[in-house]
Amino acid sequence: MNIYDIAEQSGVSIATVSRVLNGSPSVSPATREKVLSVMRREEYVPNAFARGLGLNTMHFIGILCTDVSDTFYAKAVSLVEGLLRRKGFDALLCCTGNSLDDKKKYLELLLEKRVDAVILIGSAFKESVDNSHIENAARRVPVIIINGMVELPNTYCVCCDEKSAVSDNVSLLHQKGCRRILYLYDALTYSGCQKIEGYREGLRRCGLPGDDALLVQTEKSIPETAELVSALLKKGTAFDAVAASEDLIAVGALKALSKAGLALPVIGFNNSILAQCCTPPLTSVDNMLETLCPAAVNILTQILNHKSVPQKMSVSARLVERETFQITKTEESK
Amino acid sequence: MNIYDIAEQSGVSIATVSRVLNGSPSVSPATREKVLSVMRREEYVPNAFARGLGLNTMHFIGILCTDVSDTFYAKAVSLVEGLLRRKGFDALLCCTGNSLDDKKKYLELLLEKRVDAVILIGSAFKESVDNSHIENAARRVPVIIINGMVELPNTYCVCCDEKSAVSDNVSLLHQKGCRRILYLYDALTYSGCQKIEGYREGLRRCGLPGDDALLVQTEKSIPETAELVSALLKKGTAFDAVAASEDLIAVGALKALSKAGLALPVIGFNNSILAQCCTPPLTSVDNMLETLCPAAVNILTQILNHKSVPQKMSVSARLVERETFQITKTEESK
DNA sequence: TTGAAAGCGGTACCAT
DNA sequence: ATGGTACCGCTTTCAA
Repeated sequence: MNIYDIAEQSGVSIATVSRVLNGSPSVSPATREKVLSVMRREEYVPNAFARGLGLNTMHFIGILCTDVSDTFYAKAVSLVEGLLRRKGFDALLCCTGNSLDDKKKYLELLLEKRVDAVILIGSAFKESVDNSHIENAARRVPVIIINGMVELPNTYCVCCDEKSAVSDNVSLLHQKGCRRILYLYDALTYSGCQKIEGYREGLRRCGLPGDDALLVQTEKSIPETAELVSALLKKGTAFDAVAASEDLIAVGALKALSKAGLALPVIGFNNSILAQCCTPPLTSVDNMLETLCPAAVNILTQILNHKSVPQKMSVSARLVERETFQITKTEESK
Repeated sequence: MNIYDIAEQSGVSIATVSRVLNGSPSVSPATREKVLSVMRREEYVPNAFARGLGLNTMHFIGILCTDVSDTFYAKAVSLVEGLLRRKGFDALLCCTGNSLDDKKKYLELLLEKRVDAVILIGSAFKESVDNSHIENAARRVPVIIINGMVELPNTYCVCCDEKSAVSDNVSLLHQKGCRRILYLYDALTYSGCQKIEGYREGLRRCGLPGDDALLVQTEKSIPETAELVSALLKKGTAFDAVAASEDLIAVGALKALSKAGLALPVIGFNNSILAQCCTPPLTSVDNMLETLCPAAVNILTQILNHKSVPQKMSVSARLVERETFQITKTEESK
């Protein structure tokens, strides 16, 4: 069933059917109703591919992230997809994993589907070594990056100021009397690096010495991080607070601490469901996805409507305090 | 840049260009190379819409779930998307929320995009009252349901046998000496009902009486479930074990129990990251997404290749025992 | 208000 | 091995 069939059965031309389809005002009510009734009777559904070919768009937006099974990305994808749909777009989801080759390949695959724009979620897409794939993509469609930073034409970044967030956390811990703050991180993405910079800045602001033994890389896994922290404790590495680049990592640390009978302040990142789930509930930095995602989608629609928008946008994070912050330190009270 | 331009610059016809594009063997190596070099030089990308129009497919698969920010759905979507991509399909993601109207609307939206098939994740799509939307969809494309059951033509279900899983859990708890097993559930989806049936069956098998006070509905939220369980305890409702339809709910119960100084066996469902995250780690039923998702994608490709496949498939669950199962019951030891 | 016809950019059949 | 051409189904311009 196509537009020709409808035209024939309605006794009008395909042009008129097309007009009815697109709600053109220049169709007489009688004609419109006649055509619509045939469409209903035949359960006609217009062919989206033909439409796409003619209009050069199917209103698809490509969403790339490394892994939707990660709670942070899942939440972002969820928000973005919902917002896009309300604006009449469909989301083509693509999870790349961490290999740069795959990221390039999948980004290209998405572009071949002629998406109207691409949204990259998570700074894992900023490769310090090679951003050619992003640059290349941005030559064809607008690229919006949520929580990542790339300075390229036709590329738009909405970020949470995670550097300041971590720096502020360090200050807060310092005010609480902490002097040796362990910082645990996993990947050196843009976001990961910003957080580390924030950690260093925070130490500097407080006049605390930087100690490389307190800046430790770990795996994004609860048991592995727990083991790592246990090993640190065993080795005698002294620290009186923990900050982490991820809730998952913070939870790992928490497990090791409680196993060792220690109750130190711990701060996570992302304010995910994990922070509510663990015991004691984890103080965590909310990186404002509820703000970033709508902002990203707005920017996207603005650009597609040829309106100019700022290329960079940054919002401050918000610390959500829970029990792990208010702990009286066991070590001190000993 | 289109096929005509490439043809002209290569000094061949569009038919030949198309053949090169599709790797047809009936092109001389010399011609092929000539055309390919022009394509490379011009950075030619074929128009996917035109292809879609001609072939009547863009190799899109629609994925519907109620909410990707839920860890269970997120994992399923992640698995399915990856598997689809490896088979050359793109995933159109659509999160519907719980309203039946939205489910209908969004399913229709997806079908209008002419997806090759639809994968429904989670039994929330089986509406006891009205499955007309699914029936309707299945008239147009194959519908694959992961962890849901609908008996309709052109509809394929891959399920985990959650009923038996819960029934077995009850038996196990009974063997451990538990006699009053609290069952907490949230939604009465297909899956939700199966689990409740399993609970009842389990009680029957063990010769335990069914007590409506022990079959309690709650919200899918940690604090709300914790509050509910605390209220039950306060009210004096006696129970010596907890089973839940969801890890999240089990965690809520766990919080209430430990707040009350009780250490009862608790069993969750989905074996999500939450089960590792909470304290003590939660024993949980793994509903085998790693098996179900590949099975679903295989069925899908089989059908699209006109091979016949069974309409129903069921796999047994697997209990992942963690500390919450081995707890010596405080109440008894009192 | 309506219709005719020219795209949009491919695929595939039929000749040669 | 290659080319000519009809066709996929819709949008849009131009005329009437």
